[in-house]
Amino acid sequence: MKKESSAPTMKDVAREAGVALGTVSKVVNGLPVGDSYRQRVEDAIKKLNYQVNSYAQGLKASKTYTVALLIPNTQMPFFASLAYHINLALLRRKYRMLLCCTDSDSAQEQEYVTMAQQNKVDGIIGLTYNPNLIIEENTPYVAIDRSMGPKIPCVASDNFAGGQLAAEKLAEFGCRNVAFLRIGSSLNNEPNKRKAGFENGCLARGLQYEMKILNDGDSFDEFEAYLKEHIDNGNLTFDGIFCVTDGLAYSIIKILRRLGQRVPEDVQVIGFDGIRYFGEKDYVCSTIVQPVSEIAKMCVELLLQENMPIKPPLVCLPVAYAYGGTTRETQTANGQKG
Amino acid sequence: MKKESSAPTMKDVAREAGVALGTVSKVVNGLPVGDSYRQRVEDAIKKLNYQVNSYAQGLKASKTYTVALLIPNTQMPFFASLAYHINLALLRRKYRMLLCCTDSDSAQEQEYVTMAQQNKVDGIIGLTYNPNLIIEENTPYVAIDRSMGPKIPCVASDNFAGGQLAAEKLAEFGCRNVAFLRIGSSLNNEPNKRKAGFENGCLARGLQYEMKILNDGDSFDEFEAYLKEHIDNGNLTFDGIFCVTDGLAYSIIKILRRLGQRVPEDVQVIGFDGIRYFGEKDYVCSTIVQPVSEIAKMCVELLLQENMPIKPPLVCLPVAYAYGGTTRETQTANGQKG
DNA sequence: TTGTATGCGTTATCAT
DNA sequence: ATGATAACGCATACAA
Repeated sequence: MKKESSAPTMKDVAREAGVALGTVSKVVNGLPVGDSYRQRVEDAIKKLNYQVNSYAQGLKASKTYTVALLIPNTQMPFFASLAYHINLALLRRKYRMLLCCTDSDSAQEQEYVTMAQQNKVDGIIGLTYNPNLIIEENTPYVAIDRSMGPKIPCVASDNFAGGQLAAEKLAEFGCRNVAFLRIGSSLNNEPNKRKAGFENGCLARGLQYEMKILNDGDSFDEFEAYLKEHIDNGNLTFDGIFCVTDGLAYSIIKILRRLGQRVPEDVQVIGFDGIRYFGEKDYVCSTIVQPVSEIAKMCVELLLQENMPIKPPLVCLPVAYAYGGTTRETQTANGQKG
Repeated sequence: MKKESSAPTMKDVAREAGVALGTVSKVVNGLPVGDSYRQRVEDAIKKLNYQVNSYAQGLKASKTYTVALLIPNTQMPFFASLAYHINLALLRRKYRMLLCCTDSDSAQEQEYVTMAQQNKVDGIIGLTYNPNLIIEENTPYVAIDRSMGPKIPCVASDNFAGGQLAAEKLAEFGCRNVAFLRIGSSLNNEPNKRKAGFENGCLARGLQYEMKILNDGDSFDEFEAYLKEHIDNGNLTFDGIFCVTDGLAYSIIKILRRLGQRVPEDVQVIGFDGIRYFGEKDYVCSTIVQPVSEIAKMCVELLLQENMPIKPPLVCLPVAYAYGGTTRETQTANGQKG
């Protein structure tokens, strides 16, 4: 009677099966072993309900089959969806996922990265905001939505194309005079390309456009004031608005309705992300959908792929437009208001 | 030149500081060490950027400072919020969190539990649906929303009180004739007490009530049919509806509006959970709010508390009502329709 | 007070 | 092909 509560070890299995320790290890790892031995070991394993201790494995191999995911939180739908799909993709590869919510805090982000660098996880997938995040050369790392340097792959949606697509759709649905609204990190990240893409699309389609860009701390009141300024005799001078995220679109639509504007009759709104209510019901608004599942798979692929000496610095995945009730699909003339 | 890429170990620190291995260990663990030695060790640690390998630690101590969270997914807002707050509570205790999304699949659930039982994690917090989930005696486990036996603590909202509260609020806001709508797991779990609480509340306040309960696979069309049956001359016979979750309430409200019923003018709706749009904006509907943060803290507390030989089998935490636009706070007469 | 030696569960390198 | 043994990084009981 030694350690009652603890799980059985290889030694226990070896004793039970009457074989040597090494033989058990071989069976467990699928190495060639005599059939009769293999049978006895497998029986013993089943009998004791043995399972390898992956931390002891990790100690030997400096491999833990664990990946850390750094995201701000799981409350916001886009991050929540990312967490879910990355978890799934890792599971398929037999990897576990350590969830690290950083609250977008630079210190937290660095702390988690440092933790991971000490052989505690096999790699990191990070959606971070710390502009000075220090990642050692030898730490497998894949970034989402922000490039962390030439040696670290970054995976993102094709944000530029998404911006273009938004402009095209608004044009296609009859808009003539549109606006781009943005709030959030002024960091140089991939989602910022939505603006450039939108501009590009507007120019290509001959759409008049304006931009209103707020900083992270700013109040939404500024958007309200901005929109008010653009109401003339009860009529909004815009007939289309592209919001940088569905979250912003949601707030903007509320403001518009408060200002007496009908969506989509008076003004059409397109968001970005592809957020659905409760993660599964309808889209919050007409939107440019990010391919979250594909992003997740690509991150995992790039992170765990061995023998890939040169990894792509930036991978952009295709987005798609989806109708969510805030656009006018039927292609009438341009929007008459009032 | 030995292993270039690997992280520094205690041995490296010892060599760098010119002390013995054990001394480094003591410094790291805050055990008494001579001041000059301590200084040298700390300098070396800083210089090498050393950090203990917690898996080697775990191998020694059979302790990994890791807890597994089993939930169906992170996409649905309630689960997402739970994951976030549990992660936070664990972090405060210096624990890491392994996220295990089970997709409500019994096999997955059992697999994760089995994994955890082999000294891979120090404990499990699980929101599961497998009625036959096997949890070994010695595995620290805390359940959410479903009792797993007398020896395993279960943490939940006070669902019964929440049901009562919903009835009281509807009565207070002038309802006379209400309905309870439910869909989902017919498992004997805590949220099922919402129904009993609601009934109890209706009886106490003299409210007429009806129940419509669907099974997990059923189509929402059945709710629509049910509601249609209860429309007489364009008037819904109910003036209040309590939905078992905010998710259901969201769908029901859509159906009601499609049927020409105004919410909350014609019929008031109360949901359950306290879901907000994008995790931070307004409530989806008037609702009974679950104290997610308190649930998370309680789970972690119960799981990690040492020297607590007898743990409470069921902990119910207080809920609160919140206005979300689908009730009529101003206490007019009972709802006139038409 | 500090250093040394052993073992945690596993894998890999040896002899056998 | 199989069995014994060392080593992974750390904590600790024990010797100095």
